[in-house]
Amino acid sequence: MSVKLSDIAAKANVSLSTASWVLNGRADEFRISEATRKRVLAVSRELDYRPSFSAKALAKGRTYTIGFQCGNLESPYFCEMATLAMQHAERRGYHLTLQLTLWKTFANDLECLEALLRRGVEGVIFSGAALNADSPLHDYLVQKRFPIVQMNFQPNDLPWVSSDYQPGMDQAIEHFVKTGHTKIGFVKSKGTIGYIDPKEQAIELACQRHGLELRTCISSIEHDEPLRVGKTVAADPDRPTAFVVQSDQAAMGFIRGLREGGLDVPRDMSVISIDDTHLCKYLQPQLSSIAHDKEGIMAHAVNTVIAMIEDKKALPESRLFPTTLVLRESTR
Amino acid sequence: MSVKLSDIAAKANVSLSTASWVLNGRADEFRISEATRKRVLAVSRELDYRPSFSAKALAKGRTYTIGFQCGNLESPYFCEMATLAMQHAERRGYHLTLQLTLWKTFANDLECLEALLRRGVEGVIFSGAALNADSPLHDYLVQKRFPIVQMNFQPNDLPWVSSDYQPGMDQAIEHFVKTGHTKIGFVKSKGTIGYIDPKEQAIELACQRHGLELRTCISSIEHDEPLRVGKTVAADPDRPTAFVVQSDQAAMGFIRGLREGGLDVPRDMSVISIDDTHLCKYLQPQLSSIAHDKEGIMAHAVNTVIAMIEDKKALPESRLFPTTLVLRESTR
DNA sequence: TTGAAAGCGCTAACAC
DNA sequence: GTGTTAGCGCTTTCAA
Repeated sequence: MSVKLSDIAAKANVSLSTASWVLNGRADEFRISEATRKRVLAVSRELDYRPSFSAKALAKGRTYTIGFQCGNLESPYFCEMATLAMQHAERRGYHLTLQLTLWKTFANDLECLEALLRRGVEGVIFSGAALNADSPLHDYLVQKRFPIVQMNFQPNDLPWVSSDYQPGMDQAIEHFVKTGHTKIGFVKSKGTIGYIDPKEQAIELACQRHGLELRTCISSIEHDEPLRVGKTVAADPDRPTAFVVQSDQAAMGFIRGLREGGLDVPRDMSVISIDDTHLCKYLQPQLSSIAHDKEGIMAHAVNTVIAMIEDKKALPESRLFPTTLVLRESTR
Repeated sequence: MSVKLSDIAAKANVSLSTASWVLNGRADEFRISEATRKRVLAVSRELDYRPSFSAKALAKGRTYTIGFQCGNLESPYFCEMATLAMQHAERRGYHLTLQLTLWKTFANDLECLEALLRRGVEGVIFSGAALNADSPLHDYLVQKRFPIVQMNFQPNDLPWVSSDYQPGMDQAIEHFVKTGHTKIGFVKSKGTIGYIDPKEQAIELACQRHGLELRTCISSIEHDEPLRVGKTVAADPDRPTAFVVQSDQAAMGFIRGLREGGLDVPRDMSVISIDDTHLCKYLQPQLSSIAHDKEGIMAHAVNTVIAMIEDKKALPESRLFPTTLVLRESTR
């Protein structure tokens, strides 16, 4: 049905291999005459030839595809990360394929990873904590040295890249202290329950250093839950006067909740979010936020995965990228 | 290197085909004994077998992959659409692969489509206006009846799905009229220059019906451009008192610009955006917005593409889905 | 410089 | 019920 290499070869009067070399730009490597080269190219264009992806992939044993697994695209953080990952992958000749887990269960996360493997990805960038569970899949990956890098979570037997929340968090807490806050709150992600939350660790340490009281609330990222938490906080006369919130997205809901509870940000409550996505500048008030080195993280993640793909014995380097505080209007 | 079907067959003492049948769940179709079935399955699990995607794809001539091409993931609209498309595709046994164009040039858009084809997608859902250009690619697609559906743009020779902006826009303008506005503004997308913008057509018609004056400003979706437009509008004493903005994303910037220009929404200016993404509820003020039937559109798009894939002579039905106005706080 | 032929791993007729 | 075998379309070694 479709035009194939043999059609080109036949019509151009050359062998399959000649056609293949020409079309893969390896003509001079095989010292193919300019005349034949041109002829093959012309025929290919004339017949509107498009090589078969699967045939190529099978013959070369390569798909040049890497998977990016994350929760959803409602989170501007993931959107920005995914976009960066795509650009980096593209630049290196790979295609990035997205796999959304929609944050269901660990089992579902693993099932999503399986789906990625079944689709022939050569490596994966993975968000979530599912790979710490004792699953045969996890063992398979470590033992096969499958090219994978875990994001924002540090298992000890798989390579990872993560933000180092401490510097940004220290700056945040210092800012709170400087502006007279003594009771600090933290809205933590429900998704991190059951394992160590690096954001929580960072704020605990930072508060401890300043001898500050810390109150932790728990909320999922999405929808109305941060909003409810905001309302609850607003209703509490004994509430903290400054909050760090797990993500920009959650902060939007949280602030809305505070407002519905009659509180103004930053007048009655200072808020600092985490992620510093492009949304921050456009919200009212503009969000002060702890920024990741997104570019650095994704470049490293993609490069690490590709290094492992291209050299199976490459030793992946796990890395921490420092965060920094960006002050805007949601803090006074 | 990797475990393959023949390994399973050998270890389980069956032929390749038997192994293949069993592993593809077609055991009873071929009346394979329960004993062998179990044995094959056991061996497969024991060896941690994962079929090769490319081999399967080549042998079946199917990749079960459909492409989704759009501008970027900064736009919450595309994020929501892409997510819906993925879910629908998944449900039908297909995988959706995203291709971002980053809104560069028509030529680049087409190059992105080519990239998708090279990756073996069996169909494409396409955003953008590039396919109207006279390109050999366009001809190739129509003549080969390649399964593609164009989103939010209606070429006459390719199937499409789109929102019908008229009902939502009529409601918006009626609301403006009812609340005493006589001079209406529209922030139009720069991306639509050079072809007919259905959003613009809809607002023009709606204003005309009410004998209203319409002022159109042009802005790209992203970054600071809508903000600049907002500032400019705010500085104009002769400005409209109510605006419809091309998208939620642009509206965020636009409103910010108005505010920087000293205007309050909705006190000094009513704003209605288009898209009604989940952001609207969390902005301050909450955005009134013209809502797409996202679910309907994406279900139709995915189903149409799949229908065309599975039955090459299926006649794709192009459809318009009505929009509706959702009133929130950005209008008075 | 070009061509023949052996795979890549799996599916599905077809034969037994 | 199970096995044999001929592709799927391309790459690449090896020979000419």
